[in-house]
Amino acid sequence: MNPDLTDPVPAPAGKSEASAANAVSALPPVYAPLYQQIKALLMQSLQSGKWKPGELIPSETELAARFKVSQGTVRKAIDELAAENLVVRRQGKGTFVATHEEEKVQFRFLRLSPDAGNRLQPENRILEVRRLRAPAEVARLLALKAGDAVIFIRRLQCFAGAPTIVEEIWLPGNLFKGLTLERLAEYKGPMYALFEQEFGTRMIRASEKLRAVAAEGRISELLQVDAATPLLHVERVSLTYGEQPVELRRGWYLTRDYHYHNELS
Amino acid sequence: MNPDLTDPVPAPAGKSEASAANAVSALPPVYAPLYQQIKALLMQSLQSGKWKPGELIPSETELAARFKVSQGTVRKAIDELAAENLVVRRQGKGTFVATHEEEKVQFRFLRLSPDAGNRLQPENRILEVRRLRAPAEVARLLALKAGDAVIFIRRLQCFAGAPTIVEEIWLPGNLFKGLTLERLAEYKGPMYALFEQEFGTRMIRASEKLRAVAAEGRISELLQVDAATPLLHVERVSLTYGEQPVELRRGWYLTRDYHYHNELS
DNA sequence: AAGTGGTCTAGACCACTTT
DNA sequence: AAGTGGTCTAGACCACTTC
Repeated sequence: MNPDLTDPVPAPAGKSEASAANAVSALPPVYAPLYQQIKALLMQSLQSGKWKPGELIPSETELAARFKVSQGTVRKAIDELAAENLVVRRQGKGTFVATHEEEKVQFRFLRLSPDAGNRLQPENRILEVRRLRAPAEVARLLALKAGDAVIFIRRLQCFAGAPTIVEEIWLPGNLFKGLTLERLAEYKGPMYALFEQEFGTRMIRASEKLRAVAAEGRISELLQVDAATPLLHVERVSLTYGEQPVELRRGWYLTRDYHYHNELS
Repeated sequence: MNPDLTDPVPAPAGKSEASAANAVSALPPVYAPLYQQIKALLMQSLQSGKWKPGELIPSETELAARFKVSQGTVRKAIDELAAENLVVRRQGKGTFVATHEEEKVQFRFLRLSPDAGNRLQPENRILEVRRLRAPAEVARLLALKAGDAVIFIRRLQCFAGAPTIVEEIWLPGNLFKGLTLERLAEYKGPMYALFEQEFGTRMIRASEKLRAVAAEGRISELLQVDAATPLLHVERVSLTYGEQPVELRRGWYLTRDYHYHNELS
């Protein structure tokens, strides 16, 4: 209602935190636009778990009243959250916290497609789940200290019965207490859905490094290919709110009949 | 000014074409929102070359007057064009047609980064430019007929003096008449900048398929590696306005000291 | 000072979903 | 009918750039 920016954000509580949180936004700060402050407040509710994946968040009019701003301002804040895939708008129904349950979301993070034919659901085989101390490199990528507790998972994915992907996954131990091989093996659906539902950790973004490597040792055995077969190696670091790394995943992809698909724009 | 949607678009000319062009947007069409119709009109001006890469387009107020709608509606249309990287907004200056000259743009399409150290400008060596008849597979990917004229380019890119990428590029002959090895070799800057400046063909989007392959024959010679060295193979189809393919590029990347970087969100 | 994009408001109406 | 997000308007003021 009042765009007076000498008063950072005319919201019920946590006003100064709001503009502080916005200091993330790089520029010569002072005061961020109202809609960015509101976006930061909404993001806090997402991050804190106050609004959980799949849940309905308050309506635009409700939020506008709560923050004492116009609906258009709330709308712009939510627009950006939707553009970042943190929430999903549904006309007539409301705005929902995004979740890894949705099919569309799954294929944003599973980039392997068959050269011919339709996409198949992979069959997962969990080979190993262990608790370890983080090696130096793993610790660095997960922003932990070397020796901190981590969970190590090795799994094999098959498409149409053919072994295609071996993955080694490293998780911060403190975030995933109680994760067992049994729990992983019995869970149907994407692993990230399990993480957000059972452990309250939602992956929202990831950064990957791809290279070509030669198959060797256990990897070639699991994929049932000769040593030295070219494999696509993918190292992924997944992040949750606040750029916090929550998963390191190293995958070896057999790309004889499949390819990694990427859109540039 | 008048949101009466029984009259598809209250714009000076080409009204019906606008809503026809919008039929692209999938849904149970009938009438697209005003801002989408305006977006389509603006896109026509981009596609036709009326507004060229790097040029200033008319201001929001000017366009609002021209189309007889409010500034907010034009604004939303331009917002979407900016989100698709077709135009670039500059506060205080105006809105410009996007160009491949800008540094930021270049790294959207050159994904190879060094494992350590800073990004280097590649040194290009054009090995070969020929006019050929399109093989069946090339024709299919470029939406041509087999046997149509195409231009074939082979080049080698070196980083820090080390041969790193071999690329074979196929272009529709009718769009790139007069493209010679000399012209390519002497041009400084990204190839896509040459294409848009000299041939009026602007690449706006691309689709890539990645896989791991073994080096062989001429490729291994050019990269100075043993046969069977794992290489990252990248097949890219580049599109211009209207989803029209304008380039097929097949690259072999030596990823010993470099990786292909990708952000998932 | 004038022009551009960027933010914000207040209110209207539309399209869709649920009750 | 009521509530939600989606579109559109008209006007105000701000931040930045240029003249």
